[in-house]
Amino acid sequence: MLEKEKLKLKAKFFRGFADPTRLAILESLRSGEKTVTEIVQETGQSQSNVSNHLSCLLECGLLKNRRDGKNIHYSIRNAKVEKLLENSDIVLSEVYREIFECARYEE
Amino acid sequence: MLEKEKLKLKAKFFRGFADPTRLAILESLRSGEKTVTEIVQETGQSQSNVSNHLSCLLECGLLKNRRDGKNIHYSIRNAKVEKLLENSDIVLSEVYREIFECARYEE
DNA sequence: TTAACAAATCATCAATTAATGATATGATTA
DNA sequence: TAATCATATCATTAATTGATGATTTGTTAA
Repeated sequence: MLEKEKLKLKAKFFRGFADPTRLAILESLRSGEKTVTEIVQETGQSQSNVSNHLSCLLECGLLKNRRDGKNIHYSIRNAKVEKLLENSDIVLSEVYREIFECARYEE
Repeated sequence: MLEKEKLKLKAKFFRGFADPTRLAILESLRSGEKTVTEIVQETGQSQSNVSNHLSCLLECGLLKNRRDGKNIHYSIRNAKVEKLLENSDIVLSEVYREIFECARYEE
């Protein structure tokens, strides 16, 4: 694979984390497996929006899921993804002010 | 700060990594400090585009810079940011196929 | 086998953002 | 101080994407 393609892929990977709703989902799942309904309640987002982002996170390999009757339970794929979230918290705590003041992105 | 605001901020943080050009810059700087001209050459992107993304990465605290005569040298802010890049490489290597096949994002 | 519940999919709309080309700023050297 | 080199900024354009509401699929229980 070309270097250029690798970079696109890596960007795609990070984009999984680069949205408030997806992060809310990931944060919500850091305390353990949850159903879609529970995630909808916790995040306060619409069902369809949560579902969209769940598909996204699932497809990109950050989450896994399992059916249990009518419910589908989602959880963080593995310890390495959790580790990455912890790790990014550490870096984020260092650059908090800069990010806060950065006017480049609004959302 | 509200939980919602924190998530927006965190998303903003990850967005720094969520673009191929910005990643190309970050990758290029993993081997050490470089001038804008050098980064332009390495990435093959236009000067203005590189400059825009450099400002972005700088503002968000992922890079630092210093002037040296006519040149401005950019480098990765600190070891923790480097560590995060390494860490994400590890996770990425695990979810490579999923991301590759994920049709949600095109770029 | 129908009703109710849980979740996914689809089309549409609005907003965001990356890239481009042109121009401006700042530093050095002739 | 004029010319050149290095970088930043600006306005515009095109493409991407997140949110919404409606609909569909799938599962269980009445």
